[in-house]
Amino acid sequence: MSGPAQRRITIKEVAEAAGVGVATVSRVLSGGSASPETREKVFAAAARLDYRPSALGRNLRRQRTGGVGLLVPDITDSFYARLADGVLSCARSYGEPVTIGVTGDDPEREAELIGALIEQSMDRLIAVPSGDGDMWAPALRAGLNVVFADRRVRTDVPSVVPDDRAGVLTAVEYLAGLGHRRIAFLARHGQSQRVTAFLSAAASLGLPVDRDMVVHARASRDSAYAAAAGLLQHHSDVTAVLAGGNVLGEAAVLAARELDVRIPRDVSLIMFDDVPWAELCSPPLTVIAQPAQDIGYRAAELVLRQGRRPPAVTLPTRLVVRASCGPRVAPRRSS
Amino acid sequence: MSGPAQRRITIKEVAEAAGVGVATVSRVLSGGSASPETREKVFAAAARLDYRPSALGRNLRRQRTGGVGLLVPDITDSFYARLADGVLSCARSYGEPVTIGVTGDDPEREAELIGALIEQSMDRLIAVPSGDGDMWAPALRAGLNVVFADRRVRTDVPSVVPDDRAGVLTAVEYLAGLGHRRIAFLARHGQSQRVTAFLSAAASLGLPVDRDMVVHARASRDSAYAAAAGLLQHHSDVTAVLAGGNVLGEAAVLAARELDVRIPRDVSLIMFDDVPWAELCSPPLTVIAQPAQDIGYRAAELVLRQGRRPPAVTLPTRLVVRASCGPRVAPRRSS
DNA sequence: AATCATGGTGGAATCGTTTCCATGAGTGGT
DNA sequence: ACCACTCATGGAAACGATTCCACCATGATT
Repeated sequence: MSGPAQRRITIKEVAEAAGVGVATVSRVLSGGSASPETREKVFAAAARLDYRPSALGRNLRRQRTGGVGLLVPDITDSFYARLADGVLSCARSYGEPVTIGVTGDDPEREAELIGALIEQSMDRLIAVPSGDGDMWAPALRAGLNVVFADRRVRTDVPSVVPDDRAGVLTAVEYLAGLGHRRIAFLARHGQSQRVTAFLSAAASLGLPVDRDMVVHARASRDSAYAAAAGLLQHHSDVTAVLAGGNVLGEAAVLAARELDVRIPRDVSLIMFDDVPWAELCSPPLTVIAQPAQDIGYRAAELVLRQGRRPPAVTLPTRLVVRASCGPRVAPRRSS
Repeated sequence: MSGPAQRRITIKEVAEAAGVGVATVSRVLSGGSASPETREKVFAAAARLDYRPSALGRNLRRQRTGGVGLLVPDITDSFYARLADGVLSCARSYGEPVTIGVTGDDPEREAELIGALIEQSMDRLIAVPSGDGDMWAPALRAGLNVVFADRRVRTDVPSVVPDDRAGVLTAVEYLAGLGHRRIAFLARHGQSQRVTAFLSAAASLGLPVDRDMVVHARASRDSAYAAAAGLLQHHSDVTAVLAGGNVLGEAAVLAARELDVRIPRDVSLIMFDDVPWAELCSPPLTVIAQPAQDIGYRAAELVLRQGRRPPAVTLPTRLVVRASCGPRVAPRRSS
């Protein structure tokens, strides 16, 4: 089983072994000035004892915890997993550990997790915010260094987000170019950015803008499926749908199969977020690819780099056309 | 921008505000005994000042960091993401933060991350181990409380793993039942458990066991694709393949498409790990489902619960038949 | 030769908490 | 009336690092 759990060795013992004072050891090990010979003695002693400075002691003294917190709605969602991978990758190059929490898109849980984080004296946080911007006031006041990723809910907090407006516009233009006029947007709650982009894109292309062409779902798979099925059933006039995320897209193809709506013959589908299975799907899905990993990486850079912080960075999306969109045919018959 | 970053209030100030000593505050807040009236005063003061005890101070004194570390090969892989979700979910119910690191299946990076973790005074760790068991000796000696997940590389460390043996056996039996005799196993390096299970299953069913019926790949998508393509190209006699994980499975269907090998007409495919896209795939994939989330949850339970720790728990897998397996036909012609 | 500047060095304070121990008050038994 | 015992309480010591500051030796300057 576990060994005798030897006590961890402290700076004091290193000092003793090297025949110097603790202050000197600390100075040498953090790159301060010292005579070459003491430096040598200290390094030798530290190496011989396999000394690892305790982050606890350091942080307590320094009044700040290294490391960054990361809050995502659902680590199981490929998009957030890739985003997390990006921040992990950046944080690793800074040698900073990252503590992760999943909010389930629930503002209450989010607040809870923020509390836990500041209890750990974490002073840097990357978050995909769930609620509206107001609930962040206390955290900000507590001195937390926040960067938003994927969603921008406050203008006074740096954020890195995909270019929703351009992405939506590209998608809608593409569909309109194929002759579609009744295009629906399957959105997750909170995607107001994309919804307004969708409405204005439709308007600018002379398409009929109709408030109930946008259908909302909560973040869960079940809710997404219900919304997709509802859309496909009750709006037999729509000939194309734009899904606001990969779980919405998945729900849409599942619902379409169940309802015997063929893609792309009966309706065309574009999904936000390129995931590995989009190509494996039948039919392969045309998508708006988002740089999820970059978003995470850049957000981590923003929060880890001390310097000036640009208020917002927007990363481009890209249309990847596969086989889920076709020319508009006659509207489906009402079911 | 960020506020004046008000200094965090300490136990000392609470003590002063409540008119008691710090020891009393600490005792009351951690549920120790105290007279009802002092208790009341302390709670009132703490609430009024919005006091949050510093985890740093506590942990330094207690000589142990709350929270658990989690090491996975790749958070982007659905299986590990679900596993992580399981530990996150369990840790949340204990109120413990979890610090995550991705090893990329590289023992060197793994060792690095372990070092960083013990520098943080983390004493509890859940790991999907990358290398062999030997490299864990130092960590164990350092008093680290380790639980392995998904892979068992040492018998002296508690671990929770899927039932590889039964899963492989079920798959091979199912394929054999369809008439297949030349069955290949597409494995990731390190899946020795499954490889031996595969060989013994083949033997017990009277199938020809042939060492080069198992093909190895590294963890990357590219390596997986190369291995899958190589298998499909050079072994025209195999009529069924078992993929050891979801990225191997994905690679197999991609390679099959590229090489114009039809599934299941030309070769049958079973994939380890049920992922959402398995159903969306064309054809829908027959899989061996693994309880990824449960694995994570149970591992977290093991590491968080103080009590006795069973040396190993094995979780059942389940065959989910969809449409990627068919009866054996004449072997494909050599390409 | 006396003084000043310089630069290496170590003692001690500090960070915020828990916990040991001493103290004092109150109670019940003899 | 005294002792023994319980119980609430607060002062102070730890935990392991960083960092201020005082100290000393050495070399340079007047």
